[in-house]
Amino acid sequence: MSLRLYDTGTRGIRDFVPLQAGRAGIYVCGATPQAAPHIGHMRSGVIYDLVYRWLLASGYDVTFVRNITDIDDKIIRVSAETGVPWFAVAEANQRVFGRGYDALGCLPPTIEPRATGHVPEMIVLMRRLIEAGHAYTVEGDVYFDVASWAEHYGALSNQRLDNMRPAGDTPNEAAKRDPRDFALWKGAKPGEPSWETPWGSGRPGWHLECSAMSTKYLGPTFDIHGGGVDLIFPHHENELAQSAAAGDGFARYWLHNGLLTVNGEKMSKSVGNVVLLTDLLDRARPVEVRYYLAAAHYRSIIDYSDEALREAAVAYQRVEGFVTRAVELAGRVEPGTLPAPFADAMNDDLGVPQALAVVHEAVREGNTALATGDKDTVTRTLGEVRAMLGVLGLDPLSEQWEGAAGDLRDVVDALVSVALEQRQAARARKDYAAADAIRDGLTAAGILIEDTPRGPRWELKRS
RNA sequence: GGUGGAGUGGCCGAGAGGCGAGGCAACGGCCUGCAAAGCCGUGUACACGGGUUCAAAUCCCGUCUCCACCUCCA
Repeated sequence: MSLRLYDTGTRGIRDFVPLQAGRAGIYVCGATPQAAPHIGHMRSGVIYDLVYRWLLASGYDVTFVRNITDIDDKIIRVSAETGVPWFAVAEANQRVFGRGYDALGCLPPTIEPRATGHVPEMIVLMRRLIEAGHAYTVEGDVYFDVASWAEHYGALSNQRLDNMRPAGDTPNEAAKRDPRDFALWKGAKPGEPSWETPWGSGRPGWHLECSAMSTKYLGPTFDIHGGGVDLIFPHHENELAQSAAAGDGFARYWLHNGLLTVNGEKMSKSVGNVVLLTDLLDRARPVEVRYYLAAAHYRSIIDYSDEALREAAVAYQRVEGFVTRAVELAGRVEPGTLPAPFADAMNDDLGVPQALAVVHEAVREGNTALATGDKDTVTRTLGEVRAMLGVLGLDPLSEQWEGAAGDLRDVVDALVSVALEQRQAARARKDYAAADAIRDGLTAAGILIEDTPRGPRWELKRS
């Protein structure tokens, strides 16, 4: 089976056939860095990282573009409220986003373009639209003329122009030809950042940058465009309108991830239920947070709770525990081949839940082999599990996650070994009170002891 | 009003006509000096009411509830 994806544009599952054989281009709407990232942003980051990794694992030469919209109304507002320059607000928050993506093991995109670095490309696109009769200038603003594109406008979000409300994206509403026209470019206001254009100075509207940047790096027609479902309208609809009206083919597949809710409601500042990435990292290790965010299907809504996060962490620890114990028996087995059911699950519109079921089944087989000392089976299952976890960015032995215990591991091991020798001696003379006292002492220090057929072993206590 | 999605066992969370995804929790067992870890076993779950079918969580009709989007959004 080869990859099939749910395409919002056609509202159905389609075989993924890239524009060029062996290559895939994907553009994802990333952050508008006006504040620190919340878990919804990070879910999106992890989901498109999974898409990226699966395309890579499938042998594609992938160009992965994740943009940064580093100028918008909110950034300007934060700047005005705090007195911090707009570019410093964007830069500081962008760094926090970047650290968040890194912490969760997201591979760096091929390129992470910024809106403000692509004003020339935006000017070219606006000129094309004006010349084609799909955009007009008025009072220093540039608007997209939806009436000139009425046949197509609404195609992505499956809505009719008649049902749409006014855009309301400018103080100059009255100047528009149609209240549903949206701003490509906003004329300069006093005290706001601006860039020069043939139509006067100003700044980008919200949607123009994504059309300009996606086609710059991926071409006028490209494979996949992704983002949250909340972006379907107006953002993606408007991107599509701009680019298609200018004559570009634009995205061939539209992917949209489900949102993350808290107590059944979308996070928002007005409801006051925003959960930040830092809140999660207080409660679980980064790799566990990644498991949590990756485990549900990308199109389903997940409702955040501390309990759900904890369950995910324990589930991951089960897998991780197998890998650790398997290495102790079989050595550091390199990732092997992916089991076919795993690949089938991933190919079926990124069926991560089913793929994780395959992981857990392999872990169970491996654990059974571990109990009987069946080294061949342990070796095989460890290779399979590492390969599967690698695709998901969850391999405990990968560079990203290994060494999380830190440089002190050898020191702790030496110290614990001394205590364990004492305990083994006590057990040998059946002085269980002494043996248990040693174990209790280690437990209190955060060291868990397990007696195995091959002798005692220890682990750091989790959560 | 328009558009889209959802309701699955104590919990999380897949599936989309027949064979009980997977995980967490619980209970019983095996193993263990006792534990831990692991393994084995234990559940008559599909919002409600009808219908189609040999067979429905899955298809059809109707109803209820919830969520998202309809120009701030990931």
